[in-house]
Amino acid sequence: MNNISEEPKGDRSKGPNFIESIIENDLRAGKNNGKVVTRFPPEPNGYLHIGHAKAICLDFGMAEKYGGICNLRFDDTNPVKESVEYIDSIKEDIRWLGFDWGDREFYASDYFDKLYKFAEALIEKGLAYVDDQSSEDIASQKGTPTQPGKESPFRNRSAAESLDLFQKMNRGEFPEGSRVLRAKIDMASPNMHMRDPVIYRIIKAPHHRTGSKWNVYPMYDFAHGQSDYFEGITHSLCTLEFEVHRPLYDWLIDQLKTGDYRPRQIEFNRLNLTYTVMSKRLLLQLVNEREVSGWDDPRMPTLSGMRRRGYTPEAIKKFITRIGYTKVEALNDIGLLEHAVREHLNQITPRVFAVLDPLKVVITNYQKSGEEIELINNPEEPSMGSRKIPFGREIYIERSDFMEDPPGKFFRLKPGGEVRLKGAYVVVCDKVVKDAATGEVTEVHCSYLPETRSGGAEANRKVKGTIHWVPVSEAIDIEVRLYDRLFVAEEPTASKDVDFRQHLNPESLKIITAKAEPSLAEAKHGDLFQFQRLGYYCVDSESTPEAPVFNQTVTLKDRWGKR
RNA sequence: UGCUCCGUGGUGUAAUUGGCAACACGUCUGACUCUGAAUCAGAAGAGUCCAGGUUCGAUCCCUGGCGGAGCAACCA
Repeated sequence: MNNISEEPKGDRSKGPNFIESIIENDLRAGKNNGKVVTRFPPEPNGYLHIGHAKAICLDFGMAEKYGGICNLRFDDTNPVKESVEYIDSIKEDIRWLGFDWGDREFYASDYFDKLYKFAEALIEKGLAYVDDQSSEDIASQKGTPTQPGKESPFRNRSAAESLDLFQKMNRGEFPEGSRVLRAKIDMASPNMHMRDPVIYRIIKAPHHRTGSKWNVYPMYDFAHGQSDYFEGITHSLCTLEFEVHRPLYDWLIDQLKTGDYRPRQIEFNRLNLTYTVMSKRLLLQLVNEREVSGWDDPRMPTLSGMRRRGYTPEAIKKFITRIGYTKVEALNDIGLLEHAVREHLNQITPRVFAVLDPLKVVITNYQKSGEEIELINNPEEPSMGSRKIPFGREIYIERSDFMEDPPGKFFRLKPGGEVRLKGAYVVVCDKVVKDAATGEVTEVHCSYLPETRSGGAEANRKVKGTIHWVPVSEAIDIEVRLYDRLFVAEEPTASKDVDFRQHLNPESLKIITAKAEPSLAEAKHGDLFQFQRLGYYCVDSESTPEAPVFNQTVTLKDRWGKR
C-alpha cells in the first residue's frame, strides 16, 4: 500500500510554524529541562469534530516531534452537561485518528481536592470571597468592555466569613444559584475576565466520576490552567478565543506556583469549513432536533460522522497539515478536505461497478452465455489484483451515459454511436425504445463487435468513451445514500439575524436503490470502494448481507458534469 | 468606541538573523487514458490593507490610520 505520508510534492517549502518556533526557542533556552509536555483537553459534552482533530494533531504532534508526551485530560467541571457516553466516543475517535495517550488519561475532576484547597487558600489570603448575589446582579455589576464594573457589596466581607460560607456551600447547605465564590482581582480591569471572575458555583447534580461528593464545582477558568500546572504541561495549546483568558490563568498560577515552572499557553486559529457549522452546541441542536440521524450522521463534521462517511484518518491528517496553524481567523474551503479524501482513497480503494440510475441495454447479437470479464481492481496499486464480472446479453448502464440527441463532445452512447463497455466489448447503438406515453427511454438496443473484447484482435479500436456496466441477471440491489453538503450557505452562522437552520440543504440526503456487480454482496461494514466513474463509497454501519447499504463518500472530479 | 489578537493571489498557507513573493487547492489550456478519474506538461491569477518613516534595499523593522475577529455564561 502506498504511504501518503511520504511526501509526494509541495508542502515541503514550509518551515516550522509559529508554535514550533516558540517550542524550539524554549528548548534552546533550556526551559523545562528540555521537556515538552502537551495535553488535549476536551470537555465530554459532545462528540469530537474535525476542529478537534486539528487540535489533537497539534497536541500529540508537538509532543511526538520534540520527544515529549501528550496527556489526554477531560475537563469535566460541569456535571450537568457531561457524560460517559461522550468520554467513550472521544477516546474512540482519538484512537481512530491514530494517537495514543498510553496511561496518561486524566480528568480535571482528579484535581477537585487540590482545587478546593487552593480556593480556600485564596480566601484566606483575601484573594477570593463568597458573593451572595444572584447571577443577574453580578452580571449587572460587571460593566461592559468599555465601562468598568462595580464592586460587589460582599467583596470585603471577612476571610473567615467567606471560608465558612464556602464550606457550607460545599456541604450542600445552600441552594444552587444562591452563592458563588469569586476571585478578588480588579473590577475596573480592561480585561473582562479579570473583573472578579466566578471560580466556584453550587451544582447538586451527581458527577460522572466523583458522584455526589461535591456540591460545588470549579469553573473551567479555575480548573484548566491549574490542571495544566498540576500535570507539568509545558506548552498549553488552545484556540484564539482563550487569548484573553491567559492573564487570568497567569494570575492564578502566580498564586499557586512554588518554583519557576509555569505552563506556557499558545493560541492558534480554529478550523472553520465552508458549508458547515463547527460548534458542539449547534451540532447537538441538529442531533436533538433530528435534522440529522445522530452525531455520526455522515453529513456531520464530527469524526464519527466522517468515519461513517468513509473519510480516512490519513486524509483528515493530510488536510490538517496542509492548512497549517496560524493566528489568522480562516475559513477553509471544504474542497481542500475533499481533495485530501480523494487523494487517499484513489490509492487504496478497489474499483467496482455500480449503476446508480440504471438504463437497460440489450445487446441483440450477443448469444454467448457464461462469459466473464476480468477487471483490474486498482490501476494505482497492481498488487490489489483483479476480479471477474459476469457479462450478458442484457446489461445496465448509467442513464446519464446515453443521450438520444447529445450536444457536441459527448463521449458516451448515442444513436449510431459506439462506446466501450469497460473491460468488455465495443457496442454500437442501433435502436432506442421509449415508453409510448411518457416518451422516456426505457431500453437501448445495441450490437457488439466480438473482436473488440479487451485483449482481443480489435481491442484497440478507437472509441471516444468507456462506460461502466452491470449484468442484468447477476446484478444485486444495493441501497445507496447520496450526500450533499448539509448547508447551502458558505457560512451558515454568518448572520446573527438568520438562524443557521434556515440554511440547511433540503437535498443533503437522497436514498436510492442502485444495481451493483455481484462481488459487492460480500462487502463488509467499513469497506471502501471506488464506484468506477462515479465516486468513492463505503459500506454503512446499518448494512446487512441481505440489504447492503453504501454511503457516498465523495464523488470523483467530473470535468464533463461541470460544463 | 476599552482591552487583546489579526490583515500576503478566489481559498488555505510560505518567504527562518530585511535581498525585487513560493506551495497546495481551485480555475483554464494541452498530452495521455479501456475511469471525461488519476497522471503529466503548461497558463492565468497577489506586488503583500493604506500612508509615511528607517535602509542601497521592507511582506519582514518603526509611526499613524483603515479593516476584521474575540472578550460583558453560576458554559467550555
